[in-house]
Amino acid sequence: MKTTTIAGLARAGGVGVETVRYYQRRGLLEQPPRPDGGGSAGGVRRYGETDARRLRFIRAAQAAGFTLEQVAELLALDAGDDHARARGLALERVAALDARIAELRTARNALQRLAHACGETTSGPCPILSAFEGA
Amino acid sequence: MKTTTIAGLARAGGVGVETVRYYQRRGLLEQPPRPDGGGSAGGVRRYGETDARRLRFIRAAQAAGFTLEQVAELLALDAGDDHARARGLALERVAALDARIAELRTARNALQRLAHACGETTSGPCPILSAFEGA
DNA sequence: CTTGACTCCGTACCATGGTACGGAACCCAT
DNA sequence: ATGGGTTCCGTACCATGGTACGGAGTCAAG
Repeated sequence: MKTTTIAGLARAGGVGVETVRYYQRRGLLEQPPRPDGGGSAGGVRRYGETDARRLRFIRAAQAAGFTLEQVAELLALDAGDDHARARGLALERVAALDARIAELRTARNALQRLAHACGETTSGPCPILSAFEGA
Repeated sequence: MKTTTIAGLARAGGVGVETVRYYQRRGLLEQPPRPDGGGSAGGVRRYGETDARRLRFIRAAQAAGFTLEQVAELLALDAGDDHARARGLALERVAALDARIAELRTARNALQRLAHACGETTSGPCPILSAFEGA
């Protein structure tokens, strides 16, 4: 099942090797054991689909505005069954996202108005500051 | 016209005094001259509505996803008449915002599904990772 | 059985956007 | 004119999320 090395995992997740290692240090991804048991020197760690899924999740949660610390909590929660806590976090974030989306839409429209205004006139200043006045 | 001190300006902009000073260091806000001219010691700087407008703009642009470095460029542009550049920056950011808004909406829906799923069942694990699968 | 690419690991460094600290000067009220 | 709250300024520190470095070990191909 564990077929690829850290570089493959990183590629699959669209991140760099160093980022994977950083997530491991943060406890977001686990380090599979190195092969060849008792000796002092070990081999190369191998990763599988479970690790890839986890990495994809981290990126998705991050894109949803969770901090890495919150992602860690979500991952811990995933194993357990504290539905109330999971639900709370999710709803909290839905509300935050709704607010953020509204904010970005306002900004987006202000910028579009600005771009339009800049296209109309060919001389004189572009009222950049004013474009945000009502935002 | 310059009626308030740095604390008043900060309050008007919803930021701390230290943040105003930070913006000044970054060149985003200007430092009005200290009163009483030639001497080695100066008085207290005073700020007016122009400064407050500028500060509000900085916060709005930041909320729109511009970095402070980009905000600096926008402020520089506001005085001049490089319409093409201003228009370019604005449109670029509109596109980025559209992409980001779509991303946040996807995440929002995934989270809402998750919250709903967690509310339905009262035992067993909440499939947190899976909730983001298709996201 | 060597060579070159990749891995492992600790530690250091980076960018962004602030926030805190401390001493001197200042201003206003009592 | 003395005290308390601001201001001014430089410098240091902080959190977040990485990114880079260097040396030793490992692995697969030729």
